[in-house]
This record gives sequence, structure tokens and C-alpha cells, in this order.
Amino acid sequence: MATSKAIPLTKRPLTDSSATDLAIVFAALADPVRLRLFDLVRRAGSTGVCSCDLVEPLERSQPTISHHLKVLREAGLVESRREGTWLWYSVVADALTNADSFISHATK
Amino acid sequence: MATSKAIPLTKRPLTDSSATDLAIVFAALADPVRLRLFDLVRRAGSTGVCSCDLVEPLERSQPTISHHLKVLREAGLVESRREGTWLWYSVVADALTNADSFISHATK
DNA sequence: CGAGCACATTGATGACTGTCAATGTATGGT
DNA sequence: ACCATACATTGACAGTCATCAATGTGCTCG
Repeated sequence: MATSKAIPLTKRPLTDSSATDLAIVFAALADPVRLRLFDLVRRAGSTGVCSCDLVEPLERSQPTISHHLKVLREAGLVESRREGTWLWYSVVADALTNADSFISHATK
Repeated sequence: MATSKAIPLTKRPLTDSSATDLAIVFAALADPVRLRLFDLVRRAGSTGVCSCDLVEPLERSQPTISHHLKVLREAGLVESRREGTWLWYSVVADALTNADSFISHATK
């Protein structure tokens, strides 16, 4: 079980360290292709989606899609599971918890 | 009154155009300095905060802070109001609405 | 007008990013 | 063993970014 990285936004201003963690998540979402990628993966639910089915709808080369999936994976937003030759991607459950609390705090 | 740019996330996958709009907001949040900047401005409420008070706590030069505030402004996240020699920054009310609905959709 | 303060702009630099063609790796079927 | 398929990695290139020193602009008050 990983140590909690929950970011307390209530009392104190954002620390540099918390801001750096958050920025990694937002940076992962700061590209149109990755946003659509994440959206497609999310829509696939717990079953996930084969990455071979993500190349065509996004009109990018296979290495480019592979690169973006790696960024999303390293930001902790998606995870992959092997199924023979294929890789199935699905969203990580609590990936956006910190981002959500930061943003909804601003939305009130 | 500006045209609604609300992004429908319920039925269809993200369009390229919606994703591009969203990515601009997330890109503005994809830097630790800007996150802390936005956080400080948000904490100042409707009164806002003088940008002269944002340089020291973030330990960056004045041009750098000015640059980041410009990025936040152009992304529609904050706005500024003159008060003599000073500029007072405050958050734009519905700035994060689309980002919020995208993220909380993922968080469910 | 002239000095001083708040903030913006410019220019430069090193680092990072999105993209693809080419190539590499792993898995499965024949 | 061989080949085809799915995916990753490498290398290259053009573009963008964060940062600061130097300079410019606009405001206020004597």
C-alpha cells in the first residue's frame, strides 16, 4: 500500500512539493491527444481498451500513441495489463483525486 | 455574453476541438509555480491579491511571475484590475468548470 | 517635470515536448 | 524455425517553455 500523497488544500498554501506532484498530473492532461486518449480509456471502463484500437481514431502514428500512453502511465493515470500480444489499458482508480480536490476547491 | 463553450462529456468521445480547449486550461495548471500562484490568488477571494505580493513567496524573479500571470490570464483562469500603480488579481468565476466536469467525470 | 515604484516586454539560453520513420522486442501461430 | 502482429525504443527535428538580466511603459506624488 502506497503512502498517502493526499494534498491538504484547506488551511495552508500549496507547498512546492505538492504543487510539483499536482503539476505532473496536469501536465499529463495538457495535450489534446492525451486527453482524448484518456477519455477513450475511461469510456472502456474496467474492461479496458486495447491500445491497437487507439491509433486510428486519434490519427497519430503508433509510436506517438505509445509515447502518450507512456506519459499517462508514468503520471499514474492509466495502467496496462497484458493479454497475449495485446495490451489493455484502463484508468487508475484514484488517479485524479488530488487534481479533483484542487479544482473543485476552486470551483467551490 | 460569450457563447457557451461547455463540453458535453456524457455521450460522445471528446472531439479534437474540445480537447484542445481543455488542454489549454490544463497546460496553464501544468507548472508548479503557476499552481501555487493560482492557489494564492484563489485564497485572496474576491478582493484579490496584488501581484507585488506574489514575487517573494514564490522565489522567482518579477519578470517570471509576470510571465506566469500572463499565462494564467490568457487561459482565462485569473483576471486583473488596476488600482493605481498596482494590479490586483482574482480568479475568474467559471474558469475551471469544464476542467472540473472532465475530471469529476473520471472520478465518478 | 522628474524621481520612484509597479509591472510588462525583449532577448537570450538551456531544457523539454510532440511527432514520425526506422528499428527493436516480445508474443503467438504454423 | 519462421513469420506476422502488437507494442516499445531510438534518433532526429522543429517547436515550445521556464527563467533571468536588461530595458521599457505607465502611474503617482512632489
